[in-house]
Amino acid sequence: MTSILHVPAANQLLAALPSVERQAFMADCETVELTFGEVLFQPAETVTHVYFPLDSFISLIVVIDGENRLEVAMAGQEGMLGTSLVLGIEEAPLLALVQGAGTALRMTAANFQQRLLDSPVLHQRLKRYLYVVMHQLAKSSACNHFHQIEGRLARWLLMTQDRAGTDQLQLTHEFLAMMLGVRRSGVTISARALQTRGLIRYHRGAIEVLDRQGLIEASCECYNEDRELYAKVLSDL
Amino acid sequence: MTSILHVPAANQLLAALPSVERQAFMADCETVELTFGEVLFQPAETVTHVYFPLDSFISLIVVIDGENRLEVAMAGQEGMLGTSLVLGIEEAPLLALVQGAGTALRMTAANFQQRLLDSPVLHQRLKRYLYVVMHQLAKSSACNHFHQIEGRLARWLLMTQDRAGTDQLQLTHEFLAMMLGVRRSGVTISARALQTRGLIRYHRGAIEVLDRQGLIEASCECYNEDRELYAKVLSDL
DNA sequence: TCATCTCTGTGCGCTGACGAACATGGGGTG
DNA sequence: CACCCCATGTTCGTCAGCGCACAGAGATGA
Repeated sequence: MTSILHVPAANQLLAALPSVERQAFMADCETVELTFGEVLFQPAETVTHVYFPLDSFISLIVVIDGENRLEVAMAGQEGMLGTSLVLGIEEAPLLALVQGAGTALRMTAANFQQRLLDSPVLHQRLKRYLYVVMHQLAKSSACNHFHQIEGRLARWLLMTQDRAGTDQLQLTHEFLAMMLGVRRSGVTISARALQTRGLIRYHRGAIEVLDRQGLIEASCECYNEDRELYAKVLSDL
Repeated sequence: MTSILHVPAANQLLAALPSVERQAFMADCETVELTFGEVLFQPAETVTHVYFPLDSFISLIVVIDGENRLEVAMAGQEGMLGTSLVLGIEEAPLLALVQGAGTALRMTAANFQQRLLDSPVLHQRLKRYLYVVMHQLAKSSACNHFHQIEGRLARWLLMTQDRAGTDQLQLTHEFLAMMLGVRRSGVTISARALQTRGLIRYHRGAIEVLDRQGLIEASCECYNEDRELYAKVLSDL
């Protein structure tokens, strides 16, 4: 399917580094295959590796009251996993669940800490990324509180599409319900509404985005704001 | 009211520093009086100063859809304002509103950046604080989503009491409604319930905590979890 | 003392989402 | 081919919280 000269998707946090530093960094990484449903971090567990997704992506999930779950962030080729190590903390705060199978670059925590010391450019860039994540966390707190399911579902599908890099998403309503922290049948109702309007089409665990622009209009404004923030803080440098 | 030998409340982030560093740091600070309702940062505005509250405290608020508001964090003598500068970002992500009048130490952004370079101990401690805030942001996202008003109100009162250092809080239901992102009359109902159970007493803009332990039991578990996290990450060092 | 303003109490109908349950039907397995 | 599982469709009653509106009561100021 891919061309013979296929260049593996690059991680955006690393792509912008000066060539020398990037190659030094990547020399310390190994490439790993992540499978759907794999748990990379458990809350309060020690972080042994950081991950830079290439074509995989990972959900960061809060577990509350022992049963309720809510996705609060997502990391794909635009981000990384293990941000707490940027702050020098070796503990994972959240559940990290592989939501899109694929490859990622991985480095040990110790090597990563050393790389941060060696490369101010990298360090600076990752601090900016951390700022973006923090800001998004705060805003999505309000989004989850005030916005209703349909808009949040549309936003979530768009975010996933961006990271999966395809219109075809492998997702059940059940899974979406867990991500959004709502009932399964609540997702069904909203998904049907989006399908009726011709924005998506779905069938037994597969969702296809038909009208991306329409979906953006159906989503809450948070989607655009998130992208603008990322672009503003991480475009240059 | 205070004794002649009154020692001003110390800021916990600074209190644990080695004496030499602390004094050097504080020499660069000025003491400022913060008044209720004062806005220290507007979202997207440049951060000119960082603040270390002594007996004042500040709410960090997300404004969404131009009208809805939701408090996502609070900073008192246990924390600081202007955390984005710890990451080297000179932009404030959130609305910072003085919620408890009092004093704070203040330092210019430029001096602060220099101090971080000069004092690894300070830097390390502030990164730990940042980790706590991030973790709390993520969890309160779920709290705001799943927990109901009464538990959240109780939690909020406790957090405020901790930072105000008194049982007497100056708060209207209207204000509480804004913090929690709910209707004013929703707060009235929950507040009455807490009062009926003898946990608090209130009257026209003044709330008194009568039974702190009972209030903790009425609050969602998030209150205890927040405190434990702070203690775990910032107690030592 | 009176007028006014602010804070709180309370009522109404409404809606979004809940929890639980059952129906349907496509797909994969044996 | 038969079977079963699993994803989705749908319903029912319930509930928390909404938006709005108004009433009463304490505070404030003229």
